[in-house]
Amino acid sequence: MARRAKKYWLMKSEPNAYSIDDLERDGKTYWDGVRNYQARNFMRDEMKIGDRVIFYHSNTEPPAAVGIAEVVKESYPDFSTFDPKDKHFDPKSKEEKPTWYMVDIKFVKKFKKIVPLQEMKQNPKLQDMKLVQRGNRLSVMPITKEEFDEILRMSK
DNA sequence: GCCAACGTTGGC
DNA sequence: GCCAACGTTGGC
Repeated sequence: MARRAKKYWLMKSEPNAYSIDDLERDGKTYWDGVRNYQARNFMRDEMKIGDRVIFYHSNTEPPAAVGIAEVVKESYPDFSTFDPKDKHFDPKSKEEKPTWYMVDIKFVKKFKKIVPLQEMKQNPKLQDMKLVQRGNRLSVMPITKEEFDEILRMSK
């Protein structure tokens, strides 16, 4: 049976909430707190073990791609949604029928040189990425292998 | 800190 | 089902 081709993703995180350094320290983490349907659908339906992820720092100076992670567990209910004490609590999401899902990712590497958003915006090969398009707020987005490789190249 | 862009909510 | 109001994201 042919294996499914590996997919490539970009995931945003605010470094003061969870940074690439936190991921390096922890080794792996669960990607909780996504409360956007489009992002959820990508995680729930399309992210598979072995997929590669560009880890991106948002809302910081400068916003930049900072490293690589890999999917190690496929989607399961985001349990932070059931806990009234958790800041991600969502009373509409029930354990029998969860609204929100997450995946686990592990640390792969931290870029020696980060790739600032501004450089990506100036790279003609990256113009189709949702990340560089105006007003885009999606926190989990698919990218192509070519885009992934190009960002890697820029980090060297 | 500002504010544009966007998603969600809720009144009608 | 429309759309104004509101809350959030995230670059700048």
